[in-house]
Amino acid sequence: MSAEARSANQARVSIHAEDIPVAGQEEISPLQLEVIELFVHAVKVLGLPKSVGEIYGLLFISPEAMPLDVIVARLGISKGSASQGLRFLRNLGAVQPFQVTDDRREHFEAVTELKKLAAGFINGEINPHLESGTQRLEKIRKAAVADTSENGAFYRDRLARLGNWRRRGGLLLKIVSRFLGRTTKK
Amino acid sequence: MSAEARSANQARVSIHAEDIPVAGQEEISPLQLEVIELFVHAVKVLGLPKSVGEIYGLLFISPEAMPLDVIVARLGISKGSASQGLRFLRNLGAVQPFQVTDDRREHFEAVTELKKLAAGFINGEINPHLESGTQRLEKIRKAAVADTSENGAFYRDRLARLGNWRRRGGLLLKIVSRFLGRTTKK
DNA sequence: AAGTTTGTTCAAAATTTATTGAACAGCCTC
DNA sequence: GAGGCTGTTCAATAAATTTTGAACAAACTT
Repeated sequence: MSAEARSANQARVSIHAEDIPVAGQEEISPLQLEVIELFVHAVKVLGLPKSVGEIYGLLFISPEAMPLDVIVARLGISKGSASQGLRFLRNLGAVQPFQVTDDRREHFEAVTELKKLAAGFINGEINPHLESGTQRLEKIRKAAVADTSENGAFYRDRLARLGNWRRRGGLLLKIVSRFLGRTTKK
Repeated sequence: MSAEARSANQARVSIHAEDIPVAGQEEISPLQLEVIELFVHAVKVLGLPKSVGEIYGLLFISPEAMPLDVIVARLGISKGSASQGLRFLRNLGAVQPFQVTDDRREHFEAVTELKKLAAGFINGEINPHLESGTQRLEKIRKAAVADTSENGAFYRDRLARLGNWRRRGGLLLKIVSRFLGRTTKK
């Protein structure tokens, strides 16, 4: 994969010998690559795009923070992907942006506390769905109380069960947060 | 959506007036439709195809069990989708097949105990990924102990953190199972 | 054993989702 | 204020996933 990786998508600044890696523009090591692939698999399981896994993985396994254009160069992905991926990760709190003196570019580092990652994912990805689901369910329930067909009682029973699931799901998220929040005991 | 739904995909048995609903082939009610849509959303969040949500939703909100061809007719999906979706749900334990006397067709009913559903999902969808991830991680770790570059120590630190995540993830799954297994207390 | 019913498989088509890259906006510098 | 960075947006394209439906297999019926 990633055949001709370093295709900067700005107009090039007139340099010959264009395929010799620019000094200071390190390549990712084989070990880093494996870790990145590990993250790509993981985010796929969570239903997120590959690029998000690549970006987070790169930052996770890189000793120095880096700005968008370096991420683009190292991973060989487009500026668009990198920008969107970073926005997503920032919104989730999985990545910390900050300024470096004498550099206008925003630099990023991976947030590596499991608690923070889980909290961000729960708030950003799970809770919104849970809440919209809760609303939908409430609407259906209202319709069901008026249902006098022979199935009405059955429907109400099933909807009650669904409500029960939702309640337990909510409780579970709290338990998960609490568990992940504590600093390894037992 | 679902414009001309009931297109049986076997050779038709020569009946005229072909668009009048066959007696005994009930349509899904508006309430049922809403519940099915709720499930479609839910399974999307879990990263599963729409058809799986439709099938499980239909069975969940139907008072009687039903065989594959009825599912196909009611939902207006293809036999192929229904077959694959049912296999998936059966493998997860989300659906119970059984025989009805005087009917050669296998009938299905929804399994509605949250504990069973969660256990099936954890075993079928989460654990395999966790395990393959664990193996990958172990391999990378072995490579890292041999790494004498200036980054070696950093890599080992990060890999240790990953190992910690994985351990806590495993514990968490057990906690989840235990929590969902008990019959509503507190 | 010829035909029917039930259900599976899998290549092709349709749909959904992610990625690219050109256009552009804002900000800084000279 | 012209020009260079830095980063965002979004329509077009590419890639991945899901669905379809025809072919088939197995099991039953007559």
